[in-house]
Amino acid sequence: MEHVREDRRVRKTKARLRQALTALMCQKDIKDITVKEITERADINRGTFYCHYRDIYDMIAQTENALFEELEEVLDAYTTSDLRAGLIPILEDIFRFVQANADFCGALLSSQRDSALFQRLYQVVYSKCLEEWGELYGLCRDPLRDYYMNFLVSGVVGLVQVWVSQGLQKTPEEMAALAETLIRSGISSLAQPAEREI
Amino acid sequence: MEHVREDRRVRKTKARLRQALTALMCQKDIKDITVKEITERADINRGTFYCHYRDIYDMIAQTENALFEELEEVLDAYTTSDLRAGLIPILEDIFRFVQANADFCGALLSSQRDSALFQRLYQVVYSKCLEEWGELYGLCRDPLRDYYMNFLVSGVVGLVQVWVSQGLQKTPEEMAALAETLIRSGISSLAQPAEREI
DNA sequence: TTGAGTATTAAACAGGGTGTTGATTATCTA
DNA sequence: TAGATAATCAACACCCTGTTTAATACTCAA
Repeated sequence: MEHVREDRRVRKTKARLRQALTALMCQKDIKDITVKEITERADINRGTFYCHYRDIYDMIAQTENALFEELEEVLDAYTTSDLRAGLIPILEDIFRFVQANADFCGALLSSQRDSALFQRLYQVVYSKCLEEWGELYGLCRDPLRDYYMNFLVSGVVGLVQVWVSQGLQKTPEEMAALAETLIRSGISSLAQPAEREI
Repeated sequence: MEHVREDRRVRKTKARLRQALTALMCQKDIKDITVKEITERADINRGTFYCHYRDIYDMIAQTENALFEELEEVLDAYTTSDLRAGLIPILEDIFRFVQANADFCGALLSSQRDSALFQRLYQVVYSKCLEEWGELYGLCRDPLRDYYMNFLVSGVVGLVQVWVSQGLQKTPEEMAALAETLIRSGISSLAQPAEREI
């Protein structure tokens, strides 16, 4: 899975394109952004764009992929017993990730939902964070499991969105604590958490 | 606010266009759908499309507007004391609305988030349903109010999404009860609900 | 430092969707 | 039925797309 480091020219080109795209995304809807616009703003030949990306949506997808690879690398470090100990640390890492990539994430998350970014974030929160944790609370065999989980995951993603749209006013640590409280008290009334068993 | 009933020809044309769009949305992403495709499938002259809509996104927006006007009409009937009595009835109406418009909503909600539909649904759940209700629980002056509310509203919208994507297996009544449980037990640990006051 | 490999450029191309127009025909409503 | 309105058809210029060519510039490893 080790990537060969890209040619310096490629890195430079992609960086400029990404910068141009991010700027344009703040101004207008993705559907109204053209390849021509991006390359002109980035001062890159239009043909070069097609050497790297099939179209704009492919470019966004690839940029997202690169970001999420980083995130997943971090989150994969968490073991089951880490999760058993509490959600705070892993939630903190997620909020820190959004903060660190605020330029790109912000453009996608703040105003428009029209990208796979939400789904990706959703997927990560689900599979890396809540799925296994939910099993600890005996939700795995519940027929309504999908509904519970979706409620909670959507809630967390929604939390990320307010946070971003309000300019990251709180720290990742505060956000993580908030999310954990909301999740736990939501779950706790449905399935008795371990510490409440007598 | 009374609308003059549209010409029968217009109604027929719009209905066919909407039908064609809905079918295409099930097959491919909105960004890949062209006006040409829609009008060919609907067997309507392409020029006629532009008599009614500026572009595809305008068409979707207008269709959504019409739907949400209906919904809001229903939900506006609820008074504060109705809400005080419980969220179940109003939540039932929301789930019934999605069910009744499953063709169009389904195409938008199931696979892709790239439309304003989510935001609209979000807005409705928020302003018509949870905002006032949250005030009853003393959340109005809480500085973290926006975060709590966003968590809950996103959770409900997420619940709608699983429901749609699983083919509306549950009844609107079951879904409403589920949503109410998740909301209430989430809120109850943050702010003491009235009935718990001694 | 050199040389082979690779990326970027510029220009041009066909192709296709867009949005608009004007004249004609069909349909509706009062 | 008559006047109004909508839909049709054909044609138009426009712009973006995606691809290709040869020439040029850059990179990295030997």
